[in-house]
Formats: sequence, C-alpha cells, structure tokens
Amino acid sequence: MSSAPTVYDVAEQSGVSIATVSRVYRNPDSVRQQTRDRVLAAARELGYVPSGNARGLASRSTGVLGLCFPDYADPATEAEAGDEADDDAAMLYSDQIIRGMERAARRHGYALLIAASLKGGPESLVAKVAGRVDGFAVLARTVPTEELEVISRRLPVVMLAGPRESDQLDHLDHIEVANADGQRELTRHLVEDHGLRRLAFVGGEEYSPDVRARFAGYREACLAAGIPVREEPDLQAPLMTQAEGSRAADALLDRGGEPLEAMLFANDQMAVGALHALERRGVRVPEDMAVTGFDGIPLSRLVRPALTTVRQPMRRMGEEAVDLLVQRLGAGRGGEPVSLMLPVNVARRGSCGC
Amino acid sequence: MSSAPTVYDVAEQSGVSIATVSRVYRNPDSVRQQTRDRVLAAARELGYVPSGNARGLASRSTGVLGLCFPDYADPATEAEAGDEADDDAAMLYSDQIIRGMERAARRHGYALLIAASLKGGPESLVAKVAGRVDGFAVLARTVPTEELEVISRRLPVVMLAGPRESDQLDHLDHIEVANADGQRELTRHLVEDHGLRRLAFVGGEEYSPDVRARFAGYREACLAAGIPVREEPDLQAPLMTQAEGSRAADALLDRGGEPLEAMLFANDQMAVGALHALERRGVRVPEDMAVTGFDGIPLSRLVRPALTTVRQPMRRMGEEAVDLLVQRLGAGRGGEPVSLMLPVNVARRGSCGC
DNA sequence: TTGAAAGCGCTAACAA
DNA sequence: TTGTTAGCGCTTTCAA
Repeated sequence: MSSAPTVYDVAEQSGVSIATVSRVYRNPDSVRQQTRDRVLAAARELGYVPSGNARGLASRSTGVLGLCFPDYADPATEAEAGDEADDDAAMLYSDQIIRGMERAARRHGYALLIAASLKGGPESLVAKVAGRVDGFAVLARTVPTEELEVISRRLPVVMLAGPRESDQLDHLDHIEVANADGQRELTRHLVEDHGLRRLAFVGGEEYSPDVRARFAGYREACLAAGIPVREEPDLQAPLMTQAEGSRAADALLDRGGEPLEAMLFANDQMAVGALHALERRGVRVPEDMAVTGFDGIPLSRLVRPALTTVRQPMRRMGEEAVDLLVQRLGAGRGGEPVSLMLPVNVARRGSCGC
Repeated sequence: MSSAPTVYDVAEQSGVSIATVSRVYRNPDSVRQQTRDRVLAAARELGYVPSGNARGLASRSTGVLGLCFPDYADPATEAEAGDEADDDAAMLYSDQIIRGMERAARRHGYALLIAASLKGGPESLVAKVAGRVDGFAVLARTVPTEELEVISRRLPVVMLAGPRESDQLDHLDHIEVANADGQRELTRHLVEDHGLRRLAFVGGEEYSPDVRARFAGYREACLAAGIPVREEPDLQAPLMTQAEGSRAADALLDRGGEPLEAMLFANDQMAVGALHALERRGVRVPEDMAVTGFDGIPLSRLVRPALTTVRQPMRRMGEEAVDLLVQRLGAGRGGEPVSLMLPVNVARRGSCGC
C-alpha cells in the first residue's frame, strides 16, 4: 500500500483544482459532466478513497452515530459449548438495539459505530467513540457519570434503558421501557384473570434499575389486589441466566410453607431455566405452577409451554434513539431534554395458563 | 453546545503547550504527573473531548475496523408482526458476524463501524466506511467489484463468505465456510447411517455461491453412494424463508413419483418451514421423512423435532476477520493473500432420525 | 520533560 | 463552473 493518493493527486492527474475534486464527491451536480468524468476516471486510476477523517475535520461532522454498551459477556470462557442457548439469547438484548439503530441510521444516511466500553480513563473507548461521531447512544450504566457529563456537553447523547442516572445527567435525552407498567399488567393478569394469589418474584442484579422497576410494578399489582407482598423480591439471582433461574425455581420449591401458584421472573432467561427445573421435578406448567418472564426474547416463544412474558421493544428503542439524535443534530439543537417511555406489551402464552 | 474546546484551549487553560496536551492523552507517562493533572483538570473543566477526526488525520490511523453487509431485510413492511420468528432468525446471520467482530475488535482495542451498503456511486456507504477505518470486512456480493478493487488497493479488506469473486479481487484476504464439506458429510450421514436413498435438495437464490457449494457437496455424496442426482437442486426457493420452505415441502410432496425419504434444505429457515408443512399434512418427521437444514440458527435447536443441520461458525468468522485485519495492519503488511476455510460441523438431531 | 512548527487531507467561503 | 486560500484539531519530529 503505497502512500494513499489525495485530492491533490487526483486534481493534478485530471488537470483541475482540488476544490473541483472535492465537489465531485460532495456535490456532483455543481461540476460539469465532462469535468466530473475526468476526475472520477483519475480517481479510479489512482485508487483514490476520500479520507473520512480529513473530511470530518474540515466539515465538522462525520455522518456516523455511535452506540456504547457495557462489556458484559466475556468472562473467562469464550466458548461454553454447553451453554449455547443461553449465549444466543444473551446476545439479543444489545444486538436488537444495534439492529434497530443500524436500520434507522441507514434510513437517515448515517453509519453506526459500536463499542463495548472497557474501563474509563482518558483513553476509554467511549471517548474514542465520542470523538468520531456526531452523536451517540449509551446503554445505562455503561459509562462513568462524570465522563458522560463532559462528553454530553459537546454532542448529543441519548441514554437507553434505566432511569436518568443522576442530576448531573438530567440534560440528556433518554429512552426507557415501561418496566413497571408491564410487570404490573402481567401480575394483574395472573391475579385477576387466572385467580392466582400465591406469587413469588425472582429479581436479579440488585442495582439494576430495570429490575427494580419491574419489581415495583409487581408489588403495586399485589397491593392493589390485597395480596401481601414484601419490600424486596423473594429471591435475587446474581446473574439472570438460565442456570440461575433453575436454581431459583428449586429454591422456591424447597422453601416450604404454602405452595406457590406462580413464579414471576425478572427476565426470560431465568424463566426458561425455571421451566426446565420444574419439568425435572414433575411440576406441571401451567397446571401446578404459572411461570412468567420479561423481555420477549425469541426463545420465550419457542419453549414448551411458550412463555408468558412482557415484550420489550428493544429494536424500536434503537430506532427511537437514532431518530432523537438526528433530530438533535438538525432542528432541535438546544431544546428541552426529551424523555421517552416506550410501551411494552404483555404476551399471554401457555406458561400462565392462557 | 458552544464551539468545542480544542487542544489550544486546554493548553492555554493549563499553561502548557498543545504538544503536552496531546501527550497527556497519547502517552501519559511522558508527562510529569503534576503537569498531567493540571491538563486533565483543565480538560474536564472545559469539557474537552479529543477529535477523533483530527487525531486520525494526523496519525493516519483510526483505531476502527469496519463491516459492510448487504442491505437485505428492509422490503416495505417494517414490522411484520406475523412473521417475528422469521425476522429474529434472519437477523442472526450478519449479527453473529457483527458480534464476533465486535468482540475480537474489542480485544485488540478497536471499535467497529458497521454499515449496510446501499447503492454504489461516489458517495456510497462503503466509501464512507472505507474512509473512516483502518481496514474492513465485506460480506460477499455487498459491494460492486470495481469499487472494492479500488478501495482494497488502499487498505486491508477481507471478504467474508462466498468464494473469491473475480480475478480482480484475488489479492483480498478471504474467509469462507466449508459449505460443500458440510453438506456432503450431512448427506453421507443420511445415506450411510440412516440408509435413506430417495432424497431431494431444495436450494435458494440461484446465484448464491454458498448455496451452490452446498448443493455441490450434496451431489458429491449422492454420486459417491451411487444415488442418481440431477445437476441442479430439485427446487429453487427464491427467498429462503420459512414460508418458502413450507411451499417447497408441499411441492415436493405433491410431485408424485416414488415417495421421498428425506428433504435437504439449503438453510435452516426453509427447513423449519418444511417442518410446519409436513406436520400440517400428517407426515411424521423423522419416521416418514427426514428433514435437514444448514446454518445452525438457534431456532433449529428449538423446533420439534430438533433440526439436524450444519452449524456455521459465523461468530468465529467475524473474529477471524478481525484477526486477519489486525495482522495485516501489523506485521503481515504485504504478504500473500490469505484464504481461510472454516470447518463446519454436522449437528445430528431429531429430524434425521438420530 | 516540554515547546515550536509543520503538516495530515479535506471543505468552504470568496473570487474569478 | 472553477480556482485560491484558509483553516479544521491533532500528532510528530526536532530543539531546547
């Protein structure tokens, strides 16, 4: 790869000025057809590829939007052959967002830069992303608040999932999912439509705002129905995986006391794990026990019985994020921070008795 | 968003030169601790975010790798609620690659720029990507050959899936999957281990090299076993979707002649569709009919009976692509073009009688 | 350990 | 329609 040709080389080769070369790419119609062809031919011959960096530097915009998400799913074992299903399912959360963003970005003529943030520091990936895009989305709790604060003073940032993190960040646009509403509605369905009253809620990572919101919804529904409910989930699984779900189901079964009628899990993966555990132990779903999840991953539809769950519109979230960013980059430069709450919907399937 | 602060602002604010500011970010150890802190403090106060563009321009490297893939899956209907499963499954092919690349890129300290290529022309997305990355991967048949030829003269490109496209591009690195081997092995399994001899192969997009290679493998196995086989697939589905798979199964069933013992599909989605069609018509799988797919999408494991298929290591392909690019960017600058053929493996599950 | 100065390749007025 | 000329914000020798 000899040193790359530049506008100067192309200009010389085709006997025009560098400005004209630039125009051929930026605004072809402003150049005479004949000239344009000459330039394009020279470019082809030389193997000219415009430098996005130079372009971005000169025009103060990159045509790229970004996404930063947490660096989960890399612990030790790269290829746990035994747990492929979990792996595939785990993928979908951030990947749905990527997909949604990619599509929307494409519609608006943007490309998408993605990076799982590692540690912070002056040379964090986030900073790298921030320096190369016109605006970007961050999954909640991916980036240290302070860093995000600094960056968000310079370019549009939209926060995905989770509530506003802190007062420092309350000028950010922000999209979340109606976690509480969804779980409340689902619980209400179990209680009112199926007449169940002995419920247990299995949470996950203690500090996940999503999980907290879901539990809150659950709790509200219980209280509204006059069902006694504790202030915390009945169980907290540290990892929210299938394996943890199985374990939780076993624990709940072994707990003694009045037998449960329903187990509500804070995500689908745990619920699927629970389904396995219950099958192993001869507990029939939904006859002996209703089971529900949250997320609406593909797997939830495919297990037997199909899992009743709350579908999160992750792809749509990605799309909305892009739309918001594009808006900020256009008209709505300095407006008030926008906060979207995307509606979820309860998918009533076999595992609750529907 | 007032005009963004630059190294100059930070330098002034902290009483050092711009060179020192730069050093603080590029090579912190070369700056005295005390100076460094002063610079960082100023940066924070001003809301300084280094410009990736300027940096890339000055240092001739971006720290970003790219991926271009075809712009499929956007036809008209954005949200075909009825066909979610298909949609989810369709997602996995390029998304697995994205995921693999993202991981590997992260390991090497790169971010990933992704773009589905639209039409060509001077302002195609590919060119945009090419101008902003240090190297990139392209899914076969995404980019017009000529454009790719020009670009690949300037930076490392690795072609994914499909064979080398043309002589013009034979200097590119290139990764493919052992399509023929996999289908041959799968067919051999059906013939030798299950004693089936009346087979039909359902292909897809006529010009897909992947499909052609799979059919070739099928054909070889048949010939080797002395089973008469035509020069072309028994059926060509235009879209390779579940719906098309159902249709193909129906057509095969209605074809008359000696009853089939096995239907081999060029991908999993069609095979899943066929499973549905067969169930509808009361044909038992695998007792009356063996069915196989290709790809190993998650869905294949979840249908009943579980689908015997050939698993493609798409994620690994993404990882290998990054490794190759990183290599090219480091030591192996001018070496011979590398061509990897990733091994596949046959997943023997219920739908073939295993 | 720090500073001065010369670009990196392009865009965008402004002129012609 | 085309050319001239400043930068865009950073890295990078080379000196100090």
